[in-house]
Amino acid sequence: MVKAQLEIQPIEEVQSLKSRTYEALKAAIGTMKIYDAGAELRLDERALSLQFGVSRTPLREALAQLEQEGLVRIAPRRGIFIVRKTKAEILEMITVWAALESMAARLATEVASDEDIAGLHNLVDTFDSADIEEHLGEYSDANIRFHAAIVALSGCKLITEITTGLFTHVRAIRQRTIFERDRARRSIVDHKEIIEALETRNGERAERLVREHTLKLRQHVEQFVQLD
Amino acid sequence: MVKAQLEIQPIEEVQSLKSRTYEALKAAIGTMKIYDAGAELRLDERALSLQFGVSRTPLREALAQLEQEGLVRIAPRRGIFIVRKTKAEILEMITVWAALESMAARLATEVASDEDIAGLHNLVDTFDSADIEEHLGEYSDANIRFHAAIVALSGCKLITEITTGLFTHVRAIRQRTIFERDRARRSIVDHKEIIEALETRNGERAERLVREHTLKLRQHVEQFVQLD
DNA sequence: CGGTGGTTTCTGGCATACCATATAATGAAA
DNA sequence: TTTCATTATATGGTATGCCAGAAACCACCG
Repeated sequence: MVKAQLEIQPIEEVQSLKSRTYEALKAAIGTMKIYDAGAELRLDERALSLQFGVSRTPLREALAQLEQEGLVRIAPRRGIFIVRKTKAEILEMITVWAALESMAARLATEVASDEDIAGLHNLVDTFDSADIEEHLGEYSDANIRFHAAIVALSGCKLITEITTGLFTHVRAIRQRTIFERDRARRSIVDHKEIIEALETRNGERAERLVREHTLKLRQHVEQFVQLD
Repeated sequence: MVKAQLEIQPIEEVQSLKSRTYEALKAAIGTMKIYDAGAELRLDERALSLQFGVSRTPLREALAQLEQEGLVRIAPRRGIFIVRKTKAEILEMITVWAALESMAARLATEVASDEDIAGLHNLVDTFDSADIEEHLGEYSDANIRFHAAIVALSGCKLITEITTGLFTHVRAIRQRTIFERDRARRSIVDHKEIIEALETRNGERAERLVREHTLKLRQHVEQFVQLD
């Protein structure tokens, strides 16, 4: 007997003010060019609570989480400050990223489907090295998504989580880091090699290529990017 | 002209109730055998605020941080629960650990001093494989310290930070994980090889050995440890 | 006896008021 | 004019009270 089925869908889950404030703050900090000179690094609790239209309590809970995550520093009775990462810390983040993404590549050769791996081509083949100079911005995006995709292919949620957390910090640097043309072009070559290693299920090689690729970035930042 | 030097030490820094509560809660959760059947996984805000002798506000901020760290889950109007990691999540943690510690080993071959590397012997040579059965407990400690030491030798604070965070979670599992005798003995062999690779500054080899060593642990947990 | 609807209670979410300390402003003395 | 002590103010820290939602309880009805 066929009954008219009532279409049930989950009630709109209204998140708590705390978590929404957390997200909003995180996004705001991420957008902000905190490495530009003269950027305001101090946050004012009361002002923020007015801006967000919430009381200080959920705001402070959100700030406590951001502090735990390392995005802000709360100085008792002094103020709340957006954390500016030092160059050394940025380099460490890239190092950790290298470690995690290379492991992810290894895992991907074991667990990812052929189709999913093939999907990586979309993020690379589009960019012909001939006209890449004109599309550096787009390439930067695709580059990021390429690496995020490898992490995702590993199926390891923890790696995804940690790299995402790092990305929040590194993104601000990227706004000041325009890739040199040669880097972009060589980057694509590296990516193609990585895809090939994944496709042939060569875990050792995929891991090594990804690690070396990211360590090149580290080298580049260490050598050419000026912070502090 | 030599002056009598006044020994300055930082004023007793009385931390905020929030951070002290955070530490206390973290320690309490760490000590608690949360994987024993029947362990109480629910936390009661008001009860805790009474126990700690603080109001709910700083307590809630501490809980927000622990939630961010993944140690507790806050279900709105439902309760606050200590997070019990699933076996899959434990395996992911070990995987991440493998990635980070192997990178740490590679870095250690580049930056650590000979003396520091030599110091690792203290954590291994003490345990003669002959009588290791009688000292499994001590060995377990030394084992942990050995791995922590390698991480420290890398000089990468971020790796140290992340692995420490993982350790908080993994420790509870260790209370239920008695190493099989063969594992302990083979573990020592591995450790000696790792030290040798570090001493000869063989980064590739050190990295590989550490990774394989930790992935053996992962394999073991996957195969023999029962959770959930 | 079982199920249903209403009511109470328990629990976390949030707002607000007050407190303590750090910093800025002020003014008096040198 | 400068310096230093005093006071005022700003800002984060904490306590408390009330609110809303969820779960437990209970009485009533079939």
